[in-house]
Amino acid sequence: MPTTRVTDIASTLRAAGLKVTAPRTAVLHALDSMSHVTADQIFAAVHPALPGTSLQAVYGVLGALTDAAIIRRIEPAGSPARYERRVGDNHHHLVCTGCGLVADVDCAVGHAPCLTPSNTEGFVATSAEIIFWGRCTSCASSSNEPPEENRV
Amino acid sequence: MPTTRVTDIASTLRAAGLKVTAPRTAVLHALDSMSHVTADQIFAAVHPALPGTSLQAVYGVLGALTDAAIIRRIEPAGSPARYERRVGDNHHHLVCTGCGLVADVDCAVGHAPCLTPSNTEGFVATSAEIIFWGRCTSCASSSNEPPEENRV
DNA sequence: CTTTTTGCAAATGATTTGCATTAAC
DNA sequence: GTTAATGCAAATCATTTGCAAAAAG
Repeated sequence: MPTTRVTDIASTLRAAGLKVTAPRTAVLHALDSMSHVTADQIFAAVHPALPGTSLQAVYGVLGALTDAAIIRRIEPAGSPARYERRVGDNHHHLVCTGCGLVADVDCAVGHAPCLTPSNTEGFVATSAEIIFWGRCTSCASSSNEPPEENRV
Repeated sequence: MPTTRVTDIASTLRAAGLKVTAPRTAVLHALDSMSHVTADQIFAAVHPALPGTSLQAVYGVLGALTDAAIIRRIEPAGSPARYERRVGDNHHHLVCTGCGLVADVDCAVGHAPCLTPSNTEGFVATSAEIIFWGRCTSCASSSNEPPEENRV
């Protein structure tokens, strides 16, 4: 898991026409070592170094970065939004119905026949988003369904 | 769009071990003529005939019917949950980024190679959910992106 | 009569908004 | 100096929860 240099982060931001700020740099840096994390988790990761940066500021940063397509936001049904740095590479997600764990699935959009919908009803489809629901290794072995608390 | 007889609705409920109540019957009946509708829309449809039925009751009914797999809940990112009666037939959805319109796409899960994820990382995948994002006919023709108000 | 469901009000959780202050460029 | 970004508090929106009253089987 290579760590992106601060310089790279700065140029990424500049290339998108965004100002280089400490909160943005910190959020992007955090997303190098964590993936599929919630705004809360990112806030927690960023907070020690930048105690002045509020959760709302993190939301603002995440919104700007998502709009600029520097990060990707995924919103599995029933769970808070997750963020990841992998962007524009047509990968999809596995979400565990037990613990909420999210894993990447490499999978080319448009490659499989099914991914070009037949009856588009006039729609111009620009992207496909796929979520596979299932159970991760540890939740599959513990047969008991975690009541609700940990459900996604 | 054939209307389900009240009798059928009653047997559907009974078959699922649910009591037959006026709110449940009304919600299921409403979902015969509307699809991909929000709890609010269902509440609005049901309210004239059943003024005593609150929005929270509708949420309760929708939860029970979803748990019983009598209806299906879809939750496109950034929009309230939508409900539909088509269930267990492996179809997916087109969502318009302009106006939020949702349309069905018939598409067999597991049929296409891409729908069997290669690197499951130990996951036992039980279902695949696909959302195609795009623009519906009318939003595609109006080139201007609707600001935010109507975005999904 | 027993259990489930309803109706209502209040609570919750994630996220957004408004606005003055501050920092990038 | 201008414009964009932040920090904070309050607001919003969809949905859930708790509990007593009512209805279904």
